[in-house]
Amino acid sequence: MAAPSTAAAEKRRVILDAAVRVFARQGFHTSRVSDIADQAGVAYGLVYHYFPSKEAILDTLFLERWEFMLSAIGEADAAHGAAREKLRAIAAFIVDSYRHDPELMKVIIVEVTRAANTFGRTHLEKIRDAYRLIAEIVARAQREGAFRSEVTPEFAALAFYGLVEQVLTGWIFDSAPVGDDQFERSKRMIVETICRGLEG
Amino acid sequence: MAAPSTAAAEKRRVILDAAVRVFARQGFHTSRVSDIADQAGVAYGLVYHYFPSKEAILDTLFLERWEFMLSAIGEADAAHGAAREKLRAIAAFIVDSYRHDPELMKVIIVEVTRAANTFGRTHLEKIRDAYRLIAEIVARAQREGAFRSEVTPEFAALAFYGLVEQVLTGWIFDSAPVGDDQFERSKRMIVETICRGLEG
Amino acid sequence: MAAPSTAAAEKRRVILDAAVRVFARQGFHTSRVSDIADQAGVAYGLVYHYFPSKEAILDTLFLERWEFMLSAIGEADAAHGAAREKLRAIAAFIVDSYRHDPELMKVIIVEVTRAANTFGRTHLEKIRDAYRLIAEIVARAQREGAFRSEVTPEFAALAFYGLVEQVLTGWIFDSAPVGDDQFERSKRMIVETICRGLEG
Amino acid sequence: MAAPSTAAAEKRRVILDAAVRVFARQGFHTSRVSDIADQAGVAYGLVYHYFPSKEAILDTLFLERWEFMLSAIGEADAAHGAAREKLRAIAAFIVDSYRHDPELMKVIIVEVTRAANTFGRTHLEKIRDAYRLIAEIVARAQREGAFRSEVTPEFAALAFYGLVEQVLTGWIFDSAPVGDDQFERSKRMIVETICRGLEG
DNA sequence: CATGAATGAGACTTCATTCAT
DNA sequence: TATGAATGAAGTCTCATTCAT
Repeated sequence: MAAPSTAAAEKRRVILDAAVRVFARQGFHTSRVSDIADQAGVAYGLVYHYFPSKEAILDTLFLERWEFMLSAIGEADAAHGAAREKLRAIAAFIVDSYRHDPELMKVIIVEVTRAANTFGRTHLEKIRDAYRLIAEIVARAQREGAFRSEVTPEFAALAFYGLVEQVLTGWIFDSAPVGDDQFERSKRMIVETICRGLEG
Repeated sequence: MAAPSTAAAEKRRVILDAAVRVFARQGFHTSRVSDIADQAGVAYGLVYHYFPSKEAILDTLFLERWEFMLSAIGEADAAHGAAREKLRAIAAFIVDSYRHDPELMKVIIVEVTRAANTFGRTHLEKIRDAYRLIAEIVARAQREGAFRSEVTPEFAALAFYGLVEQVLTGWIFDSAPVGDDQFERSKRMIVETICRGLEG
Repeated sequence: MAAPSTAAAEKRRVILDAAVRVFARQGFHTSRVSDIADQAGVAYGLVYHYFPSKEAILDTLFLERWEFMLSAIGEADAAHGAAREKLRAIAAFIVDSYRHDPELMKVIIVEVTRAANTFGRTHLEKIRDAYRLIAEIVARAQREGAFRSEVTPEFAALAFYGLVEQVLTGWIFDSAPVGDDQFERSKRMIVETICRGLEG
Repeated sequence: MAAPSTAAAEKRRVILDAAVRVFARQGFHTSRVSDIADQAGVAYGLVYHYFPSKEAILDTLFLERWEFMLSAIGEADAAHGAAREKLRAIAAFIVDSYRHDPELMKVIIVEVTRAANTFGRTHLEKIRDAYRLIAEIVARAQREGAFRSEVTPEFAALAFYGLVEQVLTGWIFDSAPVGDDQFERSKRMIVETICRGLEG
């Protein structure tokens, strides 16, 4: 297949971007394809020229973003020595992702999880990939003695990702906008809480 | 109006119970009211005799259960002295809730908690009530010196609830059934991770 | 068939009366049987104990009232000598009927006409009976020279009844309540207009 | 937005026209949207492509036609000198409207005019506009001495419109078709009755 | 007579998807 | 590519009527 022309690729992007706004505002199920077309400023049928279905748009959004995150996790793993630093870099990446495009993250977190229940389980494996990478970081840290072994790596990954997601969920459902300082404090606190615990 | 007769109240419960199974299996949006009626073994219209809408059924399920959880948190707070024990009791309650009726918990978590923005803001306040109760437990523990103060109580509540929810989410989307020992180990590990951290 | 007991007959009346209020307020099609039962203060199913269907209630209301009107027309015919007086008595009867129970007249006029279109033509014959009685009055007056013969009796009946109905319709759709003097003036003006015309 | 293309506008008209036939045959409440679609020979959903609801179709039919009638009344007023001629022209217009499309007039009269309370008050004002125009014609004739002043203009308008509507209603519910001569005779008799009265 | 739970056919409306232009 | 008219399956909710008590 030839590479799509730039113009075509851009139209596709415009539609994806519009879908993010619409899904974030109304939720996937309540969003109509016509809402996406309107938001994108393109004709109704054009959406179907670029995507086979409404669900495929959500899939694309998720997969694009998740691949990006998986490589970010990989890079965080490679770039830092200490496990704590690695986790900090991952948390920072996700928080900054939210800061950069909160609507996209809202869609990824809120809509995909529900979709995983409603539709197929396609994305579950991808999500587990992220868990596995994090768990591996923890496992290595345990072998090196940096982390203790009472908590299994898999469980640690749950705790880490669960906290990050919960922080984002809080922002997502908050009515008030989030200040820049909160983003930075949150990054620090995520790592602090996960690594040292409440009893410290 | 007098209290509903036992027979009527039972029918209502049959419908609620059927809704749990159906919502858990298909997701709220993909569930048809007729599916619920079929599952309950009642006529279509009877569902609307007891509930004004499909959404009202989900609301009822959530509110019933969440009210129950709020009192469980209150009891856990009252029954134990150490914050760690309180958190353990709460974690145990939620895990046991899942053990007792995983489908109900699946519906609560996947269809309501994680989708609170789609519905009115009504449930959001209820959800925040739980966070507040947990945060208060942490705050008191901090004042008493049992917990350190680097992590804010609100953040600690996020971390605790986030971990518990993530554990349940993992089970929800697992293909393999969860063994009894896993439930017990998880209760322990949740508290261990939250209180002592990965670095221990 | 034995005469219904007084108590039963009264319940039936209560339901009929409630139906008048409800039909007048909401229109026949928009009225639910439960609305009638509520308004009557009786249980849902009791309506079906006294009437075989919702439509039968409307039928009963119409027939009761229309029989009454037919005899009133007959009496007016018998009681007066001059055709003008007869018409005056009929107009007075209808206007007073409205004064006495405007909601009932609203139902008779507005809902029955539409029902005649939607459902069967059962009532059309009854309505024509009234026309015929009026036409006969006119015909006799023409033979006696009191009325001129350029206008056919049938057409005269249309004009007379059309005007009376239009006056009532005006009141029905008016937002403002109608004063007693308006009733009396209308009676006079109806006869004046029909008998002498606009050119006088 | 540009004016709708001819093809689209035609489809819209096909649907409106089909709705007239269906509403006339079955009455508004008993007509299903699918009946309209079938009659129009279009797919179910296309009806909703052009109209937001079933009621909106009826509204459109009424407003289109009533606007037309209001201008016809205005023209009749302008074109003739004598009030009698003006009323004759108006009666002729309405009778000819019926002759030209009896089903449309049936819908306007039976489903809208006589049921104006069921719908919002929107149409009521439009209907009153017609009354007002006719009343003005009468008022002017009274000032000029052509009509006597015993009957108020408003009442005269009621009488005139009431007679016309009653004539049409008679035809609407007649089983026998109406002959051309009846239309002409009716036009004459309407004016004769209204202007000169029964006593003449 | 009286109650109101139970039934289920039906109607409106929505909207993903297709297709002719 | 691009448009938006056209399609029709599907789903929610209503409500007249029945029936067991």
